Amino acid sequence: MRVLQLHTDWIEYEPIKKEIKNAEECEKKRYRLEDLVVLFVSVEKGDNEETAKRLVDEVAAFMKKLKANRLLIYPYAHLSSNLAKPATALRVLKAMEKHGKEKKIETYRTPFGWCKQFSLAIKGHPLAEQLRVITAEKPEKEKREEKVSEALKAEEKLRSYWYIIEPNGNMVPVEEFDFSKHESLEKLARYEIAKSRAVQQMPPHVKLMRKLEIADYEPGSDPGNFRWYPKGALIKSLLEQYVTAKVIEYGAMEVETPVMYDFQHPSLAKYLDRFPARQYVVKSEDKELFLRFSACFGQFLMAHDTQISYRHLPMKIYELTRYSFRREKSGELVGLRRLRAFTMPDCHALCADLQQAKDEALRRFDLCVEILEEGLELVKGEDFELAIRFTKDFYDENKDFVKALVKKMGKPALAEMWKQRFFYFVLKWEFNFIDNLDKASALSTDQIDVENGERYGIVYVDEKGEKRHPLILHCSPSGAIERCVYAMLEKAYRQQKRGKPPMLPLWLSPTQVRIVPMSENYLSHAEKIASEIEKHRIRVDIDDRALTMQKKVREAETEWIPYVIVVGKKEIESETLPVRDRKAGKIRKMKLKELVREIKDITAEKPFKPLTLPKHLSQRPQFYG
RNA sequence: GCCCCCGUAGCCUAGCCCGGUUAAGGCGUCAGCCUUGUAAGCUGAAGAUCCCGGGUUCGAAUCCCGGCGGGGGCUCCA
Repeated sequence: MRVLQLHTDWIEYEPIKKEIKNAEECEKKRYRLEDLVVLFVSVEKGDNEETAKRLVDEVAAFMKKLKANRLLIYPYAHLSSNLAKPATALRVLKAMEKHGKEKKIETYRTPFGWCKQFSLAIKGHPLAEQLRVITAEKPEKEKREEKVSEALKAEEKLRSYWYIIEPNGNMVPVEEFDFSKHESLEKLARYEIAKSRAVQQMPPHVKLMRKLEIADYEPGSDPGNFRWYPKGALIKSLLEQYVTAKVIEYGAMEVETPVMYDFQHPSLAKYLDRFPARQYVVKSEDKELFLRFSACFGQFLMAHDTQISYRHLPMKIYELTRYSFRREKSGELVGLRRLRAFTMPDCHALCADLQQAKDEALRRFDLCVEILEEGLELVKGEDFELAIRFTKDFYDENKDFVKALVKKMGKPALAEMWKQRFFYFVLKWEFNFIDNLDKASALSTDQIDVENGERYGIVYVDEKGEKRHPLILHCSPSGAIERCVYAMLEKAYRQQKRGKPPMLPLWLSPTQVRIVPMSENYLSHAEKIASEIEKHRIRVDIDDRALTMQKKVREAETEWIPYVIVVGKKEIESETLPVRDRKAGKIRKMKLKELVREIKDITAEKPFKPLTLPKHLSQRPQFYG
């Protein structure tokens, strides 16, 4: 039971609305009490009449000192995340009230189960505000001492120390940092450290992913396994091609490995013991298999069987995992932000030693920035922030490397330091996207792994002919592809809130140019223009439906189409076209050639896929809404 | 996993608290009219296992229990 105890001059409250079905009956009016102690009470699991009594005894003793004799018990769920069931809570609250009255205290209680409005005035003295926590276990103190040692050890290892590292390498404790010019970094820090959020709202991208016919829940599958509509499949596929091309350009060897692995395989069994509950399990004849949660297994098993010389290092292997599976707890799944089946580009680099690993990591850092900035059109320091996590030992010996990362970022970064190594890596960094609910989620990430080379028996032969285990870098240059879509949608929503038109990058827009004929009389002219544009590998479609031009323009706008061209009488007679430019927010008179040139310039060096929907809107089914 | 909230045509919503004729409206779809100059033209039609299962009741979209799905919070995040 958690209780906020406030000594007040007065409190006023008014029941507004029932929040639960079995709420108590009461009169909806304004109540006022003066000169009293208010107890905001969260009844937690395990609490009972006994706890209630003990708490009231404590409070009564305190009130005696204050010479107060009026008490209000106010059910208040927000103090705890481990609440008792409503029926139990009500019973406990009633017990408190009864016991208070028995102690000759003038005791009141506000109705349970209501959304109430209240205002109060707290007395100014030092004892006026107090928190009380009472648990059901009786021999509190003895128990605590004997049990804690195990847990304490783990906690000491996991205890995090938070800092901000500035581009010049300065490291300041997070509470001393001036965040005034670093709003999104502050959000990241607050999210990572305090995890305090109060918003009760669906994330904006969930609505958008459906409205734009990108992706949707698939009730016929397991939660977190999505269906992708044609437009979404196109976007996703383009992103996959783009990231893959970038990683190959960086020098990785693309491979493909199985999605399921044998629990009994010696290299895997030990590793998995640490994470028993989070995989999908597949039974096949006498075997039990788990679905991979990254490309690590397949690639490490492959590397185990590979003849590697120091000359080959750093050796880069890449796979676009479609899919990786993590059976995240159901309460964790949120739209495209966190899924149970997701597509993750995963690039490992086997490195001879720490120096090589650090050099390589810096190269990959650049790759990651490029993908987010040029590919997804996200802005460093605004849409995403750098977080670096490392052990104290690693930091002490490799300060220059950590500084180099922050310097590359060019913005202050959040740092988390552990006294001891608990995970298999000594350092990891991520780019965290901050969404409209101020939540952070990792996109690009890289880690320096010091354990798995040995665990998987991966060896290379060094200059002296001796066998050695490599260090392994684990990098997802973009993060999960689905999460990239989430980030772009959240960003678009943010743009809209700021009065700018929401858009996807041009190279990812399913329709890049839409032709709207004024009436069917101009359809053939529209066809001509469309096929001319199409020749240049630009996705174009034609709204040939029997609707008014205004309506068709409106729909093109709600579909976020970057360029819309209305074709009528004038366009047959003239060379210039009125191009409705979404980004510019105006109609630009352009020659067809100029428009094509502009689009080709903007989308240069990005992959292209033709439209995967019927070119004519009249031929197109509606997948959502 | 735990706590809270939600689930009504393809979509969005009303009705539910306080049980009672054919479950209401908008968007979309279909048919027809209109042939349009840059963000919603007009008329009509079709379209609902009221998430699923059980219970209470003469009677359940409505009340109760269980499940499934979604959202939020907590915890966790290789």
